[in-house]
Amino acid sequence: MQKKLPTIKEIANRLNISVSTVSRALHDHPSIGLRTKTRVQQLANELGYEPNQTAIFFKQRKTFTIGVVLPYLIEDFFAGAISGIEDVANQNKYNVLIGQSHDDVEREKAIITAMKNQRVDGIIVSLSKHTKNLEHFTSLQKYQIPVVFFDRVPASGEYSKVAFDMPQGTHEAISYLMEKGHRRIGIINGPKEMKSSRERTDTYMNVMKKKRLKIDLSLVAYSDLTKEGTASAMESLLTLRQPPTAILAINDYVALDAIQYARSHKLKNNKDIFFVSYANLPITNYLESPPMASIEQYPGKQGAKAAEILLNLINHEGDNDPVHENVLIRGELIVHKR
Amino acid sequence: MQKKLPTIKEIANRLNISVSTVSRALHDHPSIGLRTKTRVQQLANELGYEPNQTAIFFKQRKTFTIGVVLPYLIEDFFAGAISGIEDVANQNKYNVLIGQSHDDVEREKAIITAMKNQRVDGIIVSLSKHTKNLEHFTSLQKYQIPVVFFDRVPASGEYSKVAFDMPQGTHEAISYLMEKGHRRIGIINGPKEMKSSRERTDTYMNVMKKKRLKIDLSLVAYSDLTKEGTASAMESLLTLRQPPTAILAINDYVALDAIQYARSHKLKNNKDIFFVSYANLPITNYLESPPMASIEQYPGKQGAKAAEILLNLINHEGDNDPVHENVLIRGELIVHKR
DNA sequence: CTGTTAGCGCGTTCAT
DNA sequence: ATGAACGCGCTAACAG
Repeated sequence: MQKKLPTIKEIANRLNISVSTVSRALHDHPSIGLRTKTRVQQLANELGYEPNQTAIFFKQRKTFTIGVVLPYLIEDFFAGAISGIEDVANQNKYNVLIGQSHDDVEREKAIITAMKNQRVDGIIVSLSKHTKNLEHFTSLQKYQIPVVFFDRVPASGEYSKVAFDMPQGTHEAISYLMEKGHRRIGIINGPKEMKSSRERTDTYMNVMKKKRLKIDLSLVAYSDLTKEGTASAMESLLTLRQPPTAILAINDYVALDAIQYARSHKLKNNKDIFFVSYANLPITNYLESPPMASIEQYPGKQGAKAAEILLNLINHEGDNDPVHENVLIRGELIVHKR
Repeated sequence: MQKKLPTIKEIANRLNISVSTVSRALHDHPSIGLRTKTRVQQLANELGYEPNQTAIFFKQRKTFTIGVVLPYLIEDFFAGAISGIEDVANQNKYNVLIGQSHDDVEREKAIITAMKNQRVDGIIVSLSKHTKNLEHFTSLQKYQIPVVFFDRVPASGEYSKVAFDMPQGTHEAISYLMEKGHRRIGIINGPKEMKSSRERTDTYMNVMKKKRLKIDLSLVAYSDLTKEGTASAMESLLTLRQPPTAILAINDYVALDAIQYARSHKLKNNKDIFFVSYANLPITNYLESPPMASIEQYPGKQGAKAAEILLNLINHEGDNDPVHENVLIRGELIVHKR
């Protein structure tokens, strides 16, 4: 029953030659006679020989595998990112091993350890929401395992990272709203701890300053990303003496919750109030009343870029001067037709 | 620079004992003295010893890795499925290797070959749209690599599979519509080649027959899943002398296209015409005018179930009577509040 | 309780 | 042009 897979040894025995000859023949080594070469290759075909990668990995200390660690596979953004990663990896004959942290630091650590033990050649990470301590990543450096962060990247430190260009995207969004005549623009951020919240707020203030408009921090609200959190953020904005005429929301889902809230308070979207949000759900086309525009963040592109950088790092590990690329992916403002 | 990882050999040398003793100590082997055991374990900790999994995989002829091959990672359904797979695998200390076929048979084959060579312990597959010949899967059997199909499963043959229970789900949907008083119910299938189209149509006819209602095949339309295809399907339905009062659509996206079409023809959704569709997009809650109901197909559950079956198969490969489970996942009718 | 040895499959010197 | 021999790190059968 145990149909054993053929090995080079078996081929060697059958042909009464040595394993090293077989190995060479299979690799088209120049010093092998044409005759033996063809004999070997033919028998290999007949037997359906396939090299045992586990042996090769072991021997070469290289697995042609990259690990990807991210919070949730199911989220649109991450699904898009991993798709991009897999494409690039595949083109370069690399495999992709995945792990979801579920935004749990302990799981994140465990996954990293497992991947390290499995000798993946490199790792791509989008941090768990609560990861403060980066030790489990820094320790990888001494094992020569390069790491590239994307989207949820460390706030500081010498790392390779790929992330959305928040200043650029936000600038574009605000400019767009201003062109449309808006002067009081509200913001709904995610939790204050998120790097993106700070960045968004900072950019907002910079743009306002540049345009010589008064900065009013009561226009900046925070949501924990739940429907309720967004509702209370909206409440705080709409009950201002001078409520905003347009709102920039952290993502489409939050924007939709906000639109619902507005509607329930007799404010008609795209008439009484306007929204622009980040990430661009495929679904927005189907909405009767979508946000006015979304800022596409190109998850697939981010993933692909992260993979490219990682592969570069892997193939230059000899260089003892690892350059840490810090790539920003430009967002694009997509105006939704209605 | 090359910080070499500690091996059991190194530990053995430092302690002047043999590698096998170290190996046993690390594995808590009963026949090792408490004293040496602690000495070994302590040194292992100090050195930060971690077993080299590539060596273990090689030696054990087992990789604790399962491969997952599916068309597109980015589709909601598949993203959900792989998330469920990863969860189950993770709980059982298995790794997950992914590959996207992009609905291309050649890529599918290449991925399978690579996974085979890498000696994954088993494979979970959702077939590419065009896969007719299953040879690349059947050949896996002789290498003792079990395979479980899900969602896009082979129409026939002795395989383990997990799929949506189309008859049950469709029956439930139609019953619901009938309760609401509908007697002329239209169908928008996917392409005729899809197994699900046949199943849906068959179930539809069965239900109608059972309810002693006249079967009218002009009520069954097909869409290639593009907006245009759906529009022409809708046209064929709405121009019938007796157009349907409710429509069952292959999925939410198609339903949304259909709703748009209806609206552009002055038919108000959930008033003049009603829709029920399969798969349950998270977004439906945000729609002003969603389908009346969706049939949730539980992608995560399908993935998880497939993984469970696969792990069972892997751990019973000794049994020379491999039972091929054929699991149907019950759909659930989710009525959308508006 | 512990040590010795063999071997998993492959690539790679080093000989010849 | 080919072969012999070694070792990657680990486990396990066999021997004390």
